[in-house]
Amino acid sequence: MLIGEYEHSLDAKGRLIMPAKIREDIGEKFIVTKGLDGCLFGFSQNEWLNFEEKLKTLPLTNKNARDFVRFFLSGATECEIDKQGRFLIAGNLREYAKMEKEIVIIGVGTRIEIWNKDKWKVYNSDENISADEIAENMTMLGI
Amino acid sequence: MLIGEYEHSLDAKGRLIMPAKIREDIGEKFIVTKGLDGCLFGFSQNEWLNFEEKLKTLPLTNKNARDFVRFFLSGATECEIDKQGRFLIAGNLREYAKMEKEIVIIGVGTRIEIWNKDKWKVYNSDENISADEIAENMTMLGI
DNA sequence: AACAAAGTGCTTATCGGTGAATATGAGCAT
DNA sequence: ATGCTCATATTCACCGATAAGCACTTTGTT
Repeated sequence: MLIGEYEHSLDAKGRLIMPAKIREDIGEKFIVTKGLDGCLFGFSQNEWLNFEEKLKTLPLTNKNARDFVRFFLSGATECEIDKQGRFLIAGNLREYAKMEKEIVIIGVGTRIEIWNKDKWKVYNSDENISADEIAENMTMLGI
Repeated sequence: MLIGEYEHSLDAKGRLIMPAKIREDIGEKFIVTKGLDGCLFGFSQNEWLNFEEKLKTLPLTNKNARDFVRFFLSGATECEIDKQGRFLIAGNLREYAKMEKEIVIIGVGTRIEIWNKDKWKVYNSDENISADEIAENMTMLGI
């Protein structure tokens, strides 16, 4: 189970340290693709297969579904962690997620998310997410 | 059953003594997450697994669900109690809960809560109406 | 062929986490 | 009250993870 929040920085070539605590779980090779809310998603190989399976079940007759599938599959790249614990994020993905220098990586159960630090802060600010809303959502979601 | 109120202090590296009376109940390894009202929650591994199972079932396509999962999982860290009875609180959680030096740990039945001492005092002096709501929500979570 | 751009790999310095040793204090028994 | 034991507080030293800089390789372009 991937959990936690980690701050790191891109080097001049667009490489990023994979937090030590996540490295074992996600594996040496993993998949990075465009994510929702302006971040990138990262899946271990197993979780990626799961995810692909889910995408396959979507009805291709539905335009929304086709768009959804294209979005995730076209953005996907395989990444490999080097001897120093870093991996390269493809140029188009860096651009999509507005990656500059300061990056936040979070673990979200079955995947990781890679955020521009400023965007992550804004996303987490009180106007967007408050603990009270979270508490309300808990009931709405029927948990 | 976790009960009681204990005052302790963070050391220079952000470590905290786990009160002796709680240590047996919560186990050597446990989970700390962002809590409500500016405190941190601590769960034994069993309690946490329950919670994880429920989070896994939430749909990726629903924004509320994403927010909710991100809040709890990105805010979660596994902590281990060392030979001297201390555990490290992750930097982002210390920041979230405004941890400085003086800390209060309370037992709340199935979880512990970790408070900045000053905030705990303020919280206790207020008649805090939302406490009932929170309690209700937590019940529905089955935590 | 020469060059630029992108990717890969190495080296060093620094910082945070970890463990050990010691000090302080509270509670208990004699 | 005195001394003992256990829990907590404080300090220091070490080690591994990360940041940053630089050099080399590969690829593609002119």
